Amino acid sequence: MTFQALESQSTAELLAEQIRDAILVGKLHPGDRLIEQELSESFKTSRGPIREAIRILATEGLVELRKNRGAIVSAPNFDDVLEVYAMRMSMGSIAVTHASQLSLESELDLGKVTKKLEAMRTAVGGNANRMISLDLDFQSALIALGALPRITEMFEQTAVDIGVFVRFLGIKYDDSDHKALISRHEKLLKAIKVGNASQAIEIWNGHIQTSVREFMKPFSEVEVNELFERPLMNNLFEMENVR
Amino acid sequence: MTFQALESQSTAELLAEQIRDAILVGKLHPGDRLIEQELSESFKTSRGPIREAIRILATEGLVELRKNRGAIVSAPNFDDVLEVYAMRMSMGSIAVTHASQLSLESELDLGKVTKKLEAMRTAVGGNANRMISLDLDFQSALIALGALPRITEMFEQTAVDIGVFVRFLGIKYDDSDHKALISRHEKLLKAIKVGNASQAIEIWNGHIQTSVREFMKPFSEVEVNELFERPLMNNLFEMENVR
DNA sequence: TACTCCTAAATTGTCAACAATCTACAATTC
DNA sequence: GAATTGTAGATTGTTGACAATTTAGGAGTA
Repeated sequence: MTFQALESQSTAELLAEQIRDAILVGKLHPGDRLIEQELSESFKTSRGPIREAIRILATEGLVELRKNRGAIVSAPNFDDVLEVYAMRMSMGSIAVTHASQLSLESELDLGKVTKKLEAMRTAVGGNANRMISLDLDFQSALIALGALPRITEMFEQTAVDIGVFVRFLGIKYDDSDHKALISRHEKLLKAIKVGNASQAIEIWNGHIQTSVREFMKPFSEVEVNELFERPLMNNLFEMENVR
Repeated sequence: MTFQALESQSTAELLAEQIRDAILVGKLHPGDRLIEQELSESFKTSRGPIREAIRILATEGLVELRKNRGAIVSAPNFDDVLEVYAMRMSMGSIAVTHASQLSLESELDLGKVTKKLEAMRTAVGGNANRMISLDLDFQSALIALGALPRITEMFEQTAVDIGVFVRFLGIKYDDSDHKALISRHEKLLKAIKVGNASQAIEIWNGHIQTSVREFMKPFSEVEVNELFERPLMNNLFEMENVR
């Protein structure tokens, strides 16, 4: 029998995780300063690893680094939402296409992604935020099927972005139809399985558009109108369905 | 009159630049180890900034980081080429679309991108590698027109990737028709200027496809055939034109 | 008051020493 | 001889001290 090689994370990654969570959970607010000394005292470590953790968060865009002046938690805005969803749409199209083709050539391991979908089924009707989180997990697993390392990683990054939006823009997926969501996912998986790339893309793009629509629900008409006046929206998302 | 705030790079960034160049120029080869002590001695600095520089290069994918075992210069492969070009194609489509729309709304500043194009005109008929580099510059400036920070940054990253490919896969743009290249770029800029997004996308995608084709020229038929058997290629690039 | 200049405190940047971990190779066992 | 174990050297990880820089606030000036 063989064991799976365990590779532990570095201290810096562990620290970055903690700080990231603190931001995502709202313990740290946009504009807050991250002071190395302070953090090193509360984490009971030296400044070195803390520094490294802050750099990690900086490349993720969660904090802004100003030379000689430390790091501050950065603030997202509406434009970012549109850009991130646009990226998820097109990176997803590539990954889903690739996965469809891989499925035709060799057998594709749908184990992980099926598991995520199962988790979503179990959560139907429950907490909305939990469903968002599970949906993001499902999507990540789906995109990983494409086995394209850069795209997979970039997609993972946009999931962090969405976490930020959910927290700081007050975005919610309330009232979304969980069952419809899941049945769409099932169709998507099926399309990939039989190698129907164009159908898979269609479903994928539809899902992203629905996500954007759900995101926008809680906002006042004025805000939404302003948002949909932005150039990106016109082209990538079906604005007429939303208003 | 106002001066532009000059923001000097941090030591770590400076060091990363030096090491990056060393890799891109072939002084460091894939598999080579980056030993902090060694580097700190030759750069006459301590290990701290060197460490930071290595982490920067790691996020760029130029080196691979192994916990407690240091960093090694990473080796690219053909799959990476396809993925990177696929990303450039679709991120470019978004940026170019956005730029077209921005052009209709407000006036778009084409100054920088025009300048890059001018530089390409001057270089026509000269060194092929220089033309690659200028073309990459032009493309970056073009994508920056979209004013989408994440996409712009990601695109910049793929330019580094291509630098790696050029160096380590022996890829060349020899024999490419520089004049045709430039006239295509002119058409693309015009399309953006008049807000014709779909035409701009078409030209953009065509350019990426041509780039891939040029990339592949130096390789033996066997290699190219093998390459074009890979799933990604079938769908995203017009393989029948290439063989 | 509004402005500049100056100084002290806070904070980041850098460094060299020490601790922890890994690698390569010799010693040991079967 | 092959496989395993032990060990020294090399290398990364961490730390606390010091240097450089920025920030905030007060004194001085008009």
